[in-house]
Amino acid sequence: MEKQKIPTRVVPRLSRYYRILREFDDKSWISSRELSVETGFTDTQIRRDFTYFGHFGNRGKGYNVEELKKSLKKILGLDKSWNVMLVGAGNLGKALLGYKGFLEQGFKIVAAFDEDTSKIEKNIAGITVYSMSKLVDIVKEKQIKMAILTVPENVCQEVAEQVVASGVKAIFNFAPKQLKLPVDVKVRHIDMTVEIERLSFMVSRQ
Amino acid sequence: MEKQKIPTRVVPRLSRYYRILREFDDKSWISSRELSVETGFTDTQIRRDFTYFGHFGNRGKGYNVEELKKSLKKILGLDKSWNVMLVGAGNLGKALLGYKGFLEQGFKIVAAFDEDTSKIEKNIAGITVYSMSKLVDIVKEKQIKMAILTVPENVCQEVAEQVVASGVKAIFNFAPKQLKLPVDVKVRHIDMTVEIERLSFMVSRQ
DNA sequence: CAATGTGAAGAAATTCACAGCA
DNA sequence: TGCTGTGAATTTCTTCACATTG
Repeated sequence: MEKQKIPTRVVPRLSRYYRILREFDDKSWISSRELSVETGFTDTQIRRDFTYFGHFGNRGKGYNVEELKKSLKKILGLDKSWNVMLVGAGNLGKALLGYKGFLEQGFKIVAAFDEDTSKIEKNIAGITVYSMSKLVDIVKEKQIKMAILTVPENVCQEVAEQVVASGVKAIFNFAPKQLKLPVDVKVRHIDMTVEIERLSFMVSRQ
Repeated sequence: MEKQKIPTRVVPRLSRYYRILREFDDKSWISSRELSVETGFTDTQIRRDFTYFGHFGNRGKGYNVEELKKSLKKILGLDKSWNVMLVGAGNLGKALLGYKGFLEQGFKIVAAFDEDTSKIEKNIAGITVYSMSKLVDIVKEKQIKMAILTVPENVCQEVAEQVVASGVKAIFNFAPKQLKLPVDVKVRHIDMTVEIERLSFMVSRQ
């Protein structure tokens, strides 16, 4: 059961269901139809998505909000908290240090790194900025398991390799560059240029 | 030809091809095989993607870098420049005002808006922050065609509606909330929480 | 030859249609 | 009856295999 292949697009939808459920504290039961209205996905798809992980529903009633929330939380790996580091304390990096959304889901940024000496040892949003040379030590010391990369494009491959060398196997990359890393390193890439260009494509075409 | 249905996943790939080509100024010709190495997509897929828009290649030679770049630029709607506004000059908003990647592709942020009076009439990265009440006038005056939304989740639907009421039909949303807008309004949504949760899922599972 | 371009096959994701259960 | 859960059908996307062309 743990090994079953999950269609890739299921996961972001789970994340969205989970968010909606957090807004539904007043209800005890919710049907796939109601979730459909909230999320814009079809009710069939929602039920299908759940079947990859088990049987969460009650026929005739729907899903118990609390239970479903707990199940999704577990599936998404949000039942434990993550120590995270941020590498690259530029504009975007600083903004993310202050972003509440991560912490709320258990992603705790415990250290930041930058090579600019003027930033080092300073605090941003309560998080200390360290020199890159301390990366390995601090990863170990603070048990860091995930890295957010907000470094310039021209150094991101190199920085990613340093991160991987420190033992971190999960990278959240904001640089507009595809990383080439060992297959066991998990990477998510937010590429703002790609996204704005998709928008531009949509508008230009219609 | 203009009306042919384009598979949704083709577009972000085009954007990636386009970026790679910009790094290949020294070469005059590039093959789908070479593009494949750079992008990680298969050569077949790359050729297939291009066929949706015409015949760009030369058998035996590959693609002319300059021509292909120009074609992709046109397809993605980057051959003209876009006047863009940013709504919500918080941490993330400020970071995006200073982001060079948008301007390079012709997305010019010409105004920012915020309801916090302490920010109004100030300059951030050379861009003036206006009161929300001026939105409609400035959209008209500056011919704004796209909006970047970096407002808190609890107001983003409302703000998005204001934006749409001003006549803007392209929205780039960073708030962790699905917008419900008329179908003719094009929306792209960057949802950082969804992305970090995908990462957490990947790591938790493997 | 060295590459593109593309029908046809195959795989993946979604939706239909309905059986099954509280 | 109201809803879930799921085989089967369908649609969408990707890859294979190869004909085609400079």
